[in-house]
Amino acid sequence: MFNNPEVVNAQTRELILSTAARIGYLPNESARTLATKRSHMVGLIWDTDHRRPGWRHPFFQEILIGLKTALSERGYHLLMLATSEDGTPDSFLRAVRRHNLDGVVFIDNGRADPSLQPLAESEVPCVSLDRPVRGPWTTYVTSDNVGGAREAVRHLHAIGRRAIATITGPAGTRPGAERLRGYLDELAALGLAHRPELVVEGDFYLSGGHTAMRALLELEERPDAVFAAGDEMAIGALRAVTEAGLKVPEDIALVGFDDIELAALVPPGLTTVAQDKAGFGTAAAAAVITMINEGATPAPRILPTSLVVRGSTG
Amino acid sequence: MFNNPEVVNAQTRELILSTAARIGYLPNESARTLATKRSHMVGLIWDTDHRRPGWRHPFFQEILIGLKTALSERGYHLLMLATSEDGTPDSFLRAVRRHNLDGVVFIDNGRADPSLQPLAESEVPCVSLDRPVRGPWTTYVTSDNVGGAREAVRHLHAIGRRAIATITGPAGTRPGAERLRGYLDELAALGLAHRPELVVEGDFYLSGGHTAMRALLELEERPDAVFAAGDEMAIGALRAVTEAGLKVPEDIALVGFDDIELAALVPPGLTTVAQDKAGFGTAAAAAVITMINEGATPAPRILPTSLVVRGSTG
DNA sequence: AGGTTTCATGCAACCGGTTACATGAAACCG
DNA sequence: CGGTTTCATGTAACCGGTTGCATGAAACCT
Repeated sequence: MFNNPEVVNAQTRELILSTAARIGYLPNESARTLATKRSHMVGLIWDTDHRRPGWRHPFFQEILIGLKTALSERGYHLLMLATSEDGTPDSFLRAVRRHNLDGVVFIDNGRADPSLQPLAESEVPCVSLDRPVRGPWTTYVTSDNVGGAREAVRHLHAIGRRAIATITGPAGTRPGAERLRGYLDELAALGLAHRPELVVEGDFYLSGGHTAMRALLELEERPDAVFAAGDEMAIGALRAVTEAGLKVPEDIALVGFDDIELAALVPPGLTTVAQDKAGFGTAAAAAVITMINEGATPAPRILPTSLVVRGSTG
Repeated sequence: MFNNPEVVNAQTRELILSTAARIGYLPNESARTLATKRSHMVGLIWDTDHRRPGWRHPFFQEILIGLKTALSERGYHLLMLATSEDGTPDSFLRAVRRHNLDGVVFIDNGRADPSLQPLAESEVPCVSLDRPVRGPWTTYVTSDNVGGAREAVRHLHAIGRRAIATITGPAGTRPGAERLRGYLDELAALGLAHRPELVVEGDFYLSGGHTAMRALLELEERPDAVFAAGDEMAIGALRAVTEAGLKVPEDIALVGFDDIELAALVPPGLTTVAQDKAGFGTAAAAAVITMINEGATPAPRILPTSLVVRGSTG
């Protein structure tokens, strides 16, 4: 009755529903789940290593809100899965099976986590963020890292800079690699020479950006612009430039990536490639629900980025 | 058997467990929940108004990790409850009943939210953060806002400041009111006169701090120190001081509250009253589990704060 | 040894839904 | 009008655990 309302005639249905409301009837989700093997719950795996302080994705909250809102509009709830105490690699898969979760979303730090593999290889619909995962029922959502990086470099070129350096993400992270690719592609497209000494590896954090910038400033022919593959690194770089007695953007123009809250707040304002944070959540929700309901694996979703120009590029 | 292992003898138990592991037996949580009416899940209500961008509690992630970790150690999972589409005031309560949730934690913005009232008045164990809630099975976790504020003022006095102003939280928020109380109490304890014009209301955000500071700078006898009831406001105030051509800490010493990540990053470093973020999560978890298992309502938990001294107070 | 108590084990009902199937009434056919 | 098809409604089994009770064996008593 509550699943196929059309099988009973309208008048009877009306009576039932009004009575149900009157006496406060509430369907029991556990009974429904037990009978149908569908829980209308999606698992969220985040921070797989609970000993570490958790990956400080700077806009986790916004992703989470988007995800939660989009799921709830379709009648799904979000269950946060904890790493189980035993630490066996299939602990997530077991938790999913025990709870009859209909699908899973994972947010890791952009590196492959072995404890997710059993899940990915199972029949459980999985959506990962920022990184493809190998498995029959998996897809992922990511930003257009290559395109965003290209736009950043193009912007620096457009304001007259020619010695454009980059501070990359750590080797082995997917977003880091893609943003580097975009940097190189755009240099080539603009006809600028690729100077290997202008590519310095960072760690996505403030200190890594600071260190990398100092290295760049010590070059004989120092750059007049830097594209940092993350805002925190860009802010670290900004500090290093200031400490060296140079000015942003006069001496060095700076572009970051992410558009974290701080980017707008740090003087003189950080130009950056904004990611669609809420879009991550809604796209992930849409993908997992498609898998659940249609039984088809949607193609990876590449979200567009947008350049936000602030004081650090004039 | 899986609930009372001691009722069968050790050898048999061993056999069962090993066989269970071998054939990959997994207990079905829905069946268990249906039979026992206990789901081993705790609901999380956060961001009750899903039309707004969500309350940007600056350390939501840390609270969440603490909560999730502490709950999972006791065998509980966290279900994020979405505001239901119908918007009726008892929608949360209905969701809790449908899922047989064992308890609920809510993180709101420090103001009473009417949609939480039916839940609070029910038999469901509820723990709220930063704010007491009226109901038979409710308790709360908060920081020692009064004590923290007093320590901040005492510190400013200790470094020689005597004209100590405060930028408060918005009227009507509990933490805001308590921090103001601490400010006033400590002034009295130190024998400093309370000058009403040195108390300016803010909004917990950057812009409010900025505006409030400008008002303070226009006073005839301007303060030589400011205690802001939140770090974001303190940073806004810092900016206003700098813009006015004055120096922190030489002309104005500044203390904030919260210890958000940014506090350490903004030059010259913000002295602030640090809250125990992870402690919020673990304390909330402990409280809700006590209510569930012991059937007793624990007393409100007041977490100690600690003063972190940085450049803004010399 | 016969009768009673103690305890382990097996069995069946139950939790609250879903679903496949049986039943019976109404609508249709020649 | 008898026989078949169509459709609505009622019934019972099932999902996979938990729990209270009945059963029967072992241990105890006089």
